Amino acid sequence: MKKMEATKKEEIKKGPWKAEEDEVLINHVKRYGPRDWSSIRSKGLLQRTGKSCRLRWVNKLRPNLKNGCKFSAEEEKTVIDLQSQFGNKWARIATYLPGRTDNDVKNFWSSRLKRLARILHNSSDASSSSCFNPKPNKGKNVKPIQSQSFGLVEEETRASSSSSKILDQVDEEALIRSPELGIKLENHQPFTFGTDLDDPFFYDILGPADSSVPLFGPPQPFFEPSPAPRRFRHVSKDDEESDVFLHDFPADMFDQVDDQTRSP
DNA sequence: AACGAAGCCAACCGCTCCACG
DNA sequence: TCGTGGAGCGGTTGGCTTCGT
Repeated sequence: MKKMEATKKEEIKKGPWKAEEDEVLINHVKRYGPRDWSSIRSKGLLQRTGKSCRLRWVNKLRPNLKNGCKFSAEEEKTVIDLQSQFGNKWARIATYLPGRTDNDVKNFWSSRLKRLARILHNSSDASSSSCFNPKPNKGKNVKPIQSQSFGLVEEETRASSSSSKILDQVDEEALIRSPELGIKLENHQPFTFGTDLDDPFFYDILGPADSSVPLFGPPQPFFEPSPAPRRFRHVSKDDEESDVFLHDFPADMFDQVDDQTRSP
């Protein structure tokens, strides 16, 4: 019996998907729709777990995905705005970005955080006046950041486990030197923009890496969110803002951001 | 040209939620 | 009402690519 289970386990395939597997998966979805993932394996169509199949479909095979396409400035700003609203609710944020998956958003965000951590680290290593004149990153042409951002980043990076891991690499002194933002944030709360939208370098860090397009356009989602994922359709104790999210959004959600962007 | 650092992305893992028997 | 399996989500990891020295 154990041997059988072991054999069964061995049959589960992992790693990169082949074109043939994709084809099988696509055919299955064509026939049955994007559900019954586990039946794909039970029918012997693929030696992949249902979970794996679903992930592959959602992230790569789904129609209208913007695969291999960089985040536009507008998309990036949307992510930043929505992250400030919802925190690390990537699936929710992704509903505002057609063609983007939660994985995309997540990768985008963690990428930015990493970069930020590195910048902070480097700036703290730099000479005493430091934050305001961080040395250019070795090799990479990184613009200086103003110290306002540090406070923001400190709070934000503490808000999630992965972020705090990144923060471990950051010289605490650099953070201590940062002026208070005057925004009280608690753990696991999304950060608010505070004064940081005034920071001309803000989007250089959390925003586009290479975009020259101004980011301060109309601060609203550029389309309606897709239907809320199943998970968001019910109201749970810790998700009660879902209703607010679904019904009150997006009429005034960006007022704060708007004000920030308009102020000199 | 070689090397290392950083960026990017696909995929896996563990956990939670929900539907259903 | 409770247990279970499937689905979905967020976090993490590892490999490949790009870029600068």
